[in-house]
Amino acid sequence: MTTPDPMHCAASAPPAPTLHPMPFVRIELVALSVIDDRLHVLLSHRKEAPYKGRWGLPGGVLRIDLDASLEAAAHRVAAERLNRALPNLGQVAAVGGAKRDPRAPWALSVVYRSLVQPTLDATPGKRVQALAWRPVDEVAARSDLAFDHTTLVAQAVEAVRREIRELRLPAGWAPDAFTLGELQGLCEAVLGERLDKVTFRRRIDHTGVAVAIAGKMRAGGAHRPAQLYTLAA
Amino acid sequence: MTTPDPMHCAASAPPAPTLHPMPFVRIELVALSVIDDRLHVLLSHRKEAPYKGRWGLPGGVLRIDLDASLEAAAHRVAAERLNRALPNLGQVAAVGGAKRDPRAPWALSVVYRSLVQPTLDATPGKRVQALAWRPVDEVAARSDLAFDHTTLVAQAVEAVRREIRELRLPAGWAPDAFTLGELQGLCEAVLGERLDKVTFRRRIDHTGVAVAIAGKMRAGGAHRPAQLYTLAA
DNA sequence: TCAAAAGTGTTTGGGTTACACCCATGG
DNA sequence: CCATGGGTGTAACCCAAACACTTTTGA
Repeated sequence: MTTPDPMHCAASAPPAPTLHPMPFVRIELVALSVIDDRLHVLLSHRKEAPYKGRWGLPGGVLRIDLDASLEAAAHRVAAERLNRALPNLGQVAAVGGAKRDPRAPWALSVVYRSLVQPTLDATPGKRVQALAWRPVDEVAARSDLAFDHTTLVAQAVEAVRREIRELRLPAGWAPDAFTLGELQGLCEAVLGERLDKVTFRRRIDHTGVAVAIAGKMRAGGAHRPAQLYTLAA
Repeated sequence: MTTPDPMHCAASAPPAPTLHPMPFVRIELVALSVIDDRLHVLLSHRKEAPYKGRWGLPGGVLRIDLDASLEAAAHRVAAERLNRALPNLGQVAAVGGAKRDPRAPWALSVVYRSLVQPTLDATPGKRVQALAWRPVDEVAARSDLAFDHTTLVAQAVEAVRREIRELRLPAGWAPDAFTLGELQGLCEAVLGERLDKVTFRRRIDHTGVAVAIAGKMRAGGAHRPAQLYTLAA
């Protein structure tokens, strides 16, 4: 915007010599969740070409008539495709190139990620045939997703792991009340590695990201009841 | 790309009912450099409205006919506007919204950053009237840049500081040979804070990011000559 | 009584900080 | 001689890792 470049790119506007064609812009969503102690990603089944029959990330076209910003667009796409809201949407990156999508001469995707509660589920929305959770390590190993979505998932997972490793726990990710053991299990599932119990507990109360709920305990299995915690801030 | 959405957005293609208008897509560059022991950002003077007479980031329109990818576009824009190549281009973020640029109904910018050598300079290129280096803290304090460029600079600076704090020194940033004192001065200028000498030296040879050039010393001022180092990897 | 998970204490070691001190050089 | 920056050594401190141990429950 620092130079007098030609402006508009509305497909409805008549082409003018000074107007440059603009890329096809989409939003892709990487919803991550811990299921059965493993990190999973939410995938959408493709019923049409290209990549018919393959799985890919749920996403949608940027609608400049509906979306006030990129983040607003991500929220709208989540509501339309998954019939649910995604909390803590964070931008991963923008990717763009001429060969990314055979349907368009040039495709640009802005990728958003979200860590969601293990319990909540999504249902197929507009233009979506089926949704399924798949383990991220399986996705990485087989890399059989549509388009470049395998690398997009990898980038999102990397970002989320950095977040969890630094104990920046997204609000609303953990349930309202949980034991430190449960929280540690969730973090271990996200990171894909074991954590030291003592260190984990010390870091929790040193940073204050979670605080004990006075008096509340969880008595469950054949073991000592555990203090319940809740996310602070 | 997981849904059968309408595709193309070429301004030269006739509009069809199913086609959505696409946003105006630009690349913005945040070139950072240490000058006189302070971190500076390269700004471009705006000779035309909007924001006529103000300073902003150098940038340019994404050209899907010329650019194979977003990163390629950033390199082309650097060459065109600054008459030089920018090393270590890294993506900061994508920002987009309806109110970002009064010239377009919806504007999307992908922001790239680069830490460049203190000595090298840029010259105004195509459609650029004047270029100037300004201290980043002054830019942050006055926030008088065009558009939302003040926040874009802040994001880029934050990313670069995280990089330097973790001693991930961009190749080509430091001169071919330097003393540890000089390197520490550069890092301090980027971070805007003083570093401990002992810690800095220990971290350098522990990580191995810089290695001594055997036998090479710099004899300069009224003090003991210093061992010369060069960036590894 | 035993298994299982909760919770606490101690030691060790890596890495940063802070401070002191010597080294080599030009003025 | 002395100011200046280069370079080394030491002690304190923080934090994480590893390990041992006690506690409390259900089976």
